[in-house]
Amino acid sequence: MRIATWNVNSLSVRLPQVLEWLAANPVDVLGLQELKLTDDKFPHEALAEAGYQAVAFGQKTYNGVALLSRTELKDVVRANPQFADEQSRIIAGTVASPAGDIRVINCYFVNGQEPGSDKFAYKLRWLAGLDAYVKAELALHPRLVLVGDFNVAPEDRDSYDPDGLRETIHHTSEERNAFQALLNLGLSDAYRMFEQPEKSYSWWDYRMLGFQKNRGLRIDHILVSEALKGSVSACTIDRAPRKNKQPSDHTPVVVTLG
DNA sequence: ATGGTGGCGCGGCCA
Repeated sequence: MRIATWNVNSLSVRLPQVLEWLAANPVDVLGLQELKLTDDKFPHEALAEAGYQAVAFGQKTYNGVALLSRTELKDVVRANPQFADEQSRIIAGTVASPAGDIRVINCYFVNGQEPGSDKFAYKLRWLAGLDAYVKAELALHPRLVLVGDFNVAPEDRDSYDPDGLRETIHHTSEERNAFQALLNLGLSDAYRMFEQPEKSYSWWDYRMLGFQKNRGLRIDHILVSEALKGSVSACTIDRAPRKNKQPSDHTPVVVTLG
């Protein structure tokens, strides 16, 4: 069972790249973020032809998330029932696996712009709401995976310039504490369960040759619950799509269970 | 501190 996450920064623009990536990487489940389209424009047919059914929680211009799956998604929930939010950022569903059902929560975390801003305050409120939601979901679904664009670089090694960017957005103590609070619920950062190359990132700014200079951040994550931890056999970042023409600024992360 | 690049949608906003 393979589960992946990818912030595509407009599904309309990136659909051909998503289809190409899925053809080469036929994961069982893929969480997408930043669709930037409404549900009536969601490309169900093209994805079905590729072997994926999808559930979407879209929004015009900004945000929007979806779960793609090779098998049926059950008990789909859009948004965080515990946090009133005008922005479409969370979709959850359950997929069957040989060892039992797995609950997948796919999130596009708030960016937060800048510490001290209104958007940063929203980010912290949103993070607290997510914490409460994940805690409740874990009680119902011990076999749980939390994927998405977290917009948090959890540790210094997850940033190309941890000292220069200390306490700036993605790097603040508040954001890192919120990430740690998720781990304290009993979740593990699948990527850090394995030895990984140094300077591994999942996002690079479009500007200033960010990717070419590997000036990136590891802000896209896959967290697995205690009950699933023992079955995780690999977790990788696939940098290849970042080299495409017209790439997303993010690249996929993939976890293998079993 | 500013500006740099990209998407949306056609003037800024958001990342």
